[in-house]
Amino acid sequence: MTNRPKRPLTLRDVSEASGVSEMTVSRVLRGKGDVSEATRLKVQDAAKRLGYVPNKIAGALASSRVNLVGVIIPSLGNMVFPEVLSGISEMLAGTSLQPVVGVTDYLPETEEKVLFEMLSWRPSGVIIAGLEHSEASRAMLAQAGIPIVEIMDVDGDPVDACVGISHRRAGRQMAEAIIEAGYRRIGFLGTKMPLDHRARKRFEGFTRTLAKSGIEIADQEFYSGGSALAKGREMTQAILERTPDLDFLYYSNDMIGAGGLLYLLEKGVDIPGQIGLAGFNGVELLEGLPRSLATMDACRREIGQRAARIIAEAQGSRSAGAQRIELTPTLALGDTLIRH
Amino acid sequence: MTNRPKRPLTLRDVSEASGVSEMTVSRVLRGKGDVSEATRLKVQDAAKRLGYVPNKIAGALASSRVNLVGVIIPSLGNMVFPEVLSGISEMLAGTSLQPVVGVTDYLPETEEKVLFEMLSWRPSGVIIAGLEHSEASRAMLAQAGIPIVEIMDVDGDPVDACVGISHRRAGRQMAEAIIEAGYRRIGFLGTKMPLDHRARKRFEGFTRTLAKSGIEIADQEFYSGGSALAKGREMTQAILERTPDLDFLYYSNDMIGAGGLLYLLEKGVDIPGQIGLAGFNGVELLEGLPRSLATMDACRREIGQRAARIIAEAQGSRSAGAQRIELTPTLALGDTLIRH
DNA sequence: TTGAAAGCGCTAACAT
DNA sequence: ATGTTAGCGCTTTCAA
Repeated sequence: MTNRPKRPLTLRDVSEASGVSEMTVSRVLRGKGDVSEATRLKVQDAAKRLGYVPNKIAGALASSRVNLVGVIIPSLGNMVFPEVLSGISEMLAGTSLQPVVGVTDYLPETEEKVLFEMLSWRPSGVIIAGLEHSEASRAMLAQAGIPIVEIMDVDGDPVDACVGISHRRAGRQMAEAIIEAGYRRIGFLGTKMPLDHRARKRFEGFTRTLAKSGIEIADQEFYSGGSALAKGREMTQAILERTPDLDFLYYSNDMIGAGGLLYLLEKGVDIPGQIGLAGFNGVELLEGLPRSLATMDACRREIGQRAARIIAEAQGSRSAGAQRIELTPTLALGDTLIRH
Repeated sequence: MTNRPKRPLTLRDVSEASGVSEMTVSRVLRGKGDVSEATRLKVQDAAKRLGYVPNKIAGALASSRVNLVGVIIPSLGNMVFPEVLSGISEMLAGTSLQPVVGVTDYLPETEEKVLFEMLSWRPSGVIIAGLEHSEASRAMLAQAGIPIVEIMDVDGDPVDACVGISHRRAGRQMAEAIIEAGYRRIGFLGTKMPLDHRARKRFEGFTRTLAKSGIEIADQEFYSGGSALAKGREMTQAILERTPDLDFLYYSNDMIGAGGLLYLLEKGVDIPGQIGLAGFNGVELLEGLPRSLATMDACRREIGQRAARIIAEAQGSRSAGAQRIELTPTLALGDTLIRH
């Protein structure tokens, strides 16, 4: 094993160690240009022996090519974005592109900072959650001169391309299913997050559709922080104590829905006879519950894949071609949303 | 709003637009050096008007300072690493450092690639999960000349610093608690992951401790892939059909433990009278379960914080000073591990 | 197939 | 307080 070097190795070190010019060493290490087998071996040997790691900073500056894709998401704390991420990595795996993740915590100012930071590394593209951004963020995205894909949502004006589902439509569809199943006294349980625009849009689509049938939300309950499963329990208890005659509970995500389900089952409530339930997201977790919760999948992995593909295909261009891809979530009625 | 530029803006553009030298523009934008209030305003105004985003690539090359911390973890798919990450971001938030995440999928070759890729960006430090790495990875870490913190585990030889818990000890403690509670026919349920060294160490610590009391694992069951909650159910059913007289089930993670718990409760099994249960991790999810599962927290967030702090404090040095920080997980007996 | 020169966009170090 | 000069470590371009 070689000693700890006092400074990082450079191409020049490899050049000297192998007796080959820097330029040719560079060619070998990048696998570009014609290099004789003999020199290739000399160089590779020297590089490996020294433990040379190329300096991408210098490479990127010289070539003005950065094989990074900025991915900006609100959170890693629920299963939804990690799944989007794995769709992205999966699709990018075949290319020379690498995802770099930034998290905004649903805060526009943080998003602005993270975006600025990302763009200052001159990535080859940006994938960013949502269509709602601050003025400054939109300006940065528009000016960046690289392909931009806004994901998760299609209800709005993308800067460039977008891939997602319509959350308004998702809310509408769920409302239709609930009405059709005969439920009438409907409660809504969600997060206290004015900045979660997708949850808001689902809620809007939901209530508007109910309104068309002359139904108003009978009660609502919101939470923030804490274990979603536990919160689901608490909220369910609270809303039912306040409004005992509810016959349906629509949860803004599966996790709180699962908490509610567990709570009601313990209480011996007849589900879906007495009370029907539905969540949102189609998380894998649900498969292990005593009953399968009605839900609607958000096409998370596919969104990641499509977004990544768009970026990969737009390589070199200055935009993603303003594509707009709307995916169709499928409604799963499970065991908790059945005609009664 | 300005038009889409044909090429990214440079310092020079700001310099020309503001009538101030590039150097002074650079000073203003970095907030370094003495600049008069008047010029500062001129420059900031010009930069904002143009929508200038500095080029960190060039800056990093010139200053040989990269405010990035590479974070290499096996997965984002369970709650454990996201929590470590948020500990890291939290701690780094006050500094100029930014985490950049790479995921290995528990594969040593992938780890090697991700690490190489990270190091080629010359980060200011690396936080990497686990103490087991390929020869090549260890060599890269050792040669990198930057602070390295290996996290999660302390049972082994760190390259530089490490922060984590002893998984062997965790396994031992759980075994002791189980024995002390009077359980004797013990089954183990885990992941089919030879490369998850921490799970392996817990298992070793567990079985050895049982052995000292003359107890052998009565049966075991392993899974891979799929919904952990659902797998927990299936495995529990399988192991109990095969070995009905088990009086304790030790799960390698809380998620499968939760699945097992739900399954057994449905079956009407007396817990913890007839069968005791325990998991591992202390995930927040557990708070919403009908009974709280015995578990042991892995100090995830704190590990992230401490690791990040070590990197932050070692800024500029060539190593993290070979610190070795062992955190102490606390055992939570919950409702499923009680003397009987 | 290989090499030499120029320069990517910024900042350190040194003027002024 | 501000400007000038010389690189950072690579890759592009052009020559041999």
